[in-house]
This record gives sequence, structure tokens and C-alpha cells, in this order.
Amino acid sequence: MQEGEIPDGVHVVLEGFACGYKLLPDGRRQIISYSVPGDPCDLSIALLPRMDCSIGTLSPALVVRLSRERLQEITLESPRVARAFWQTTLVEQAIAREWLINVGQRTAFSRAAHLLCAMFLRLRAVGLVQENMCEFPLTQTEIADTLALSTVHVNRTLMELRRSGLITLRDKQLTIHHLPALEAAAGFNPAYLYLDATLDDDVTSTA
Amino acid sequence: MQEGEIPDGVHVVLEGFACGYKLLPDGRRQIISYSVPGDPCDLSIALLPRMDCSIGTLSPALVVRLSRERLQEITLESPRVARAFWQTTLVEQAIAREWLINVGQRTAFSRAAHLLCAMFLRLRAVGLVQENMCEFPLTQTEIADTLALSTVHVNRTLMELRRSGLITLRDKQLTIHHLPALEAAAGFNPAYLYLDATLDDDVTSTA
DNA sequence: CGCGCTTTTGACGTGGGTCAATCAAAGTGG
DNA sequence: CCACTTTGATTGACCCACGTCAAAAGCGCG
Repeated sequence: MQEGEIPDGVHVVLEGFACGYKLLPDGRRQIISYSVPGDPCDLSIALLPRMDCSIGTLSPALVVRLSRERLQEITLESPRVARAFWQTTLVEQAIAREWLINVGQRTAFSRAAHLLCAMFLRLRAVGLVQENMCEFPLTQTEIADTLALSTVHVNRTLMELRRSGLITLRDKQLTIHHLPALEAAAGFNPAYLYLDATLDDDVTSTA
Repeated sequence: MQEGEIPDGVHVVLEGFACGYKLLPDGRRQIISYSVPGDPCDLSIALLPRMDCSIGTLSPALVVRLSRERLQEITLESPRVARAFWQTTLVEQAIAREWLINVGQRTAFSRAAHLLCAMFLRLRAVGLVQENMCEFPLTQTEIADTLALSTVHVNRTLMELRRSGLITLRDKQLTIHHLPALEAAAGFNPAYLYLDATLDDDVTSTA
């Protein structure tokens, strides 16, 4: 699905990985969001007249679509559901902001480490981590477009992460040998993912 | 107001400029959002348990605060208002994403040009542009923290923008001599700002 | 078994960073 | 009215993290 299109429904990933990205006139690409199972990948079309980015899959994926009309109904009928959608958007925004820090301020090494930490925790939150291992089907080109680095440099950086014993990444499987160490290398603070207290009720009850 | 705090209300800028930013342990700073008159600067606290970034002013500013309790009431009572807030968040998200492209993919020159275009259009949308001139009270250090560049390089880049005749920037006043030319230099496409059709009703009527 | 796609590696180039002065404007206090 | 400080803008010299270009390897897969 392409930027600028007027799609007629929100897609939610059930299995596999999706991402949002923008293309530049010169062919460069920036990936700006990932959707793991459970995540919507284009919530913005619920209330905005057109897509502000393209979406695509990063692996074979299973997706459901919720029509725009149905979404309109639901959100007008049920304020609590509407708030839950809004809250999801707010978390996405927090992720996008941390992503910006990552690209803007960190070295290639921490940047890559940060991405791996974030994906690992998000996957763990939806039960897709066994031991300290998870699926990680991205090609180095896709990682490069995520981190705003060249593929060549991504390759060297991943080699360095491996050499330093922090991770193993092979056959689309990521193993994190010592999460705290990787987090330290990344300057990673999981707070922004709101994996602890994102439930609607938590908020209302503390208000 | 600092990151991690649990503030008890949303702030809306009436006059002046505010911004959201994050500090890194080594003292670096990344500015991640601007609020111009009419914009809320910390909507996320409406539904998230803590701030994910700090906020501050970039000029003397006048701000109103809407308490968290009141916000809860309003959004539960009035689905339409709730949707308007959600929509605002979605536009903020679109801006954050374009910001990411800017930092990740563009040269210093286009990056700076892009920032100026975006601020100019946002200010024009709220009637703060006369002729082709607007307030632009940021120091070069603040621009640097926005664009993820060093102050030194921001200085050189601004000089180059001036030398190329695209802008005048003096005494906190920005003049854009030929907007289309600046947009071209920036690779700027105003669609993501949704300055045209962001009204709640527009969306429902097209649904 | 040969054609794509991805990963890996090497050699070399460069945009932007760092460090360090200098300069200008605006306070500030005596 | 003037030394003194502070903050921001500007400039020069030098450096490096990362990009580019190019060439191998690997590795499915028809």
C-alpha cells in the first residue's frame, strides 16, 4: 500500500512483521515503524484523509482488516475503545520519537543495539521470545533503511556486535546473550515502550 | 518540565514557542517536536502514565493548562472531542515521521531548508506570517539539536542558505524569498502537515 | 548448475564533527 | 558612562565515522 493512497480500512498484523516507510525521490528509503503481531500498521487512516507513508511486510504475514466505516461506528459508540486507539497512537508516537533520537544522536553501534533491544522487548511482550531468542527476519538492507545507515556499514556493525559477544544473528533468528549488556551498549531505556502500564484502565484509575 | 515526571495537565501554547526534547546521558539533546500557538505540547500525558520527553519554551510564551481530570471527563463525555484529540495526535505523529526522514536521509542543507519550510507553513496556518516573514526565535544551538547537527555546521549551513538567496534570517525574523525554491531545495511536500483537511467533520463526511 | 539475492570484505572518499579562536550584542553592576 | 561577563554567531584547521564503489563469496531455488 502506497503513500498518499486513500485506503479503506485499518490493518492489524496477526502473524509476521510489517513496517511503514517513506521513499524519497532519489530512491532512498526510510523505515519509520514496525508492526509486530497485535499491532495495527496504519491507524492514521482512521482519522486522516490519506496515508502519510507506505506500508509493507517484512516477512510472510497474516493480517486482518477493519473497515473504516466500522471503525467510525465503534469509536463513536464506545468512548473507551476510542481512547484505547488514541492510546495506541500515543505509544506509537513515543516509539517514533525514540527512533528519532536513535537516528539523530547515536553511533552506528548503539543504534543497531537499540533496534535489537526494542524489537526483542516488543516481541517478548507478545510472547514471541523463547529463552533469549526471537525471530528477526530483516535483511541488512532493511536494517540499513531503518537506522539510516548504508548496508555496508550495517554489515560491519552487526559483525562487531557479534564479535563483542552480545548477540547471535543467523537464519533470521536473533539471540541476545546478555540483555542488560546490550541495553547498556545501546543506551536503551525501555520506559518509552510502555510495556508495563499501557492499559486504558490503569490510566483512568490513577487519574 | 522533565522527562519521566507525572504532570497533571495538558499545556496548550497560546503565544510563543515551545518544544519537546530528550536529553542523553552524555549531555546531547534532541528536540523532537515544536509547539506553535494553538498546539498542545504534551498531549501524551492524557493517556500515558508519564512523560516520555521533557518540554520547554523557545521564547517567552503564554500557556494554558487543562487538568488531567477535566480532560478525562471531556473525552469520555464527548466522543467527537476525543476524536479531535486523537486526530491531533495523528498529525503530530506524521510530523515526527517526516522529522525522522529529515534527520535520517537529507543533507544538512536540505534538512535546514525543510525545517524552515515546515515552521513557516505552520505559522502561516495560524496567521503568524506577514508577507513572507515570520518570527523565528531559535538559536543556532537549538536548530542544531533539532536537526541533529553541530552548531558549527548549522552556522555554515544557514550562511549557505543566505548566500543562495533563499532566506534572510536576522533578529529572530525569518524571511523566505521564494517559497517554492526553498521547498524544492528541501524536498519538501506539505501534505504531511495536514493543514488542508484536518477537521474532524471532513473525515466523517468522507467516510 | 546457473541466476538472484543477500552477506561480506577491501580501498578510498567526504560530509559533517571537534576544537579553538574571534567577534558582536546585550546585560550588569559600579 | 564604562569595564566586565555572558551568550550567541562566525570562521579556520584538522579529523573521523560512515558512505561509495567494487568485487567476492554464500545460498537458496527453479
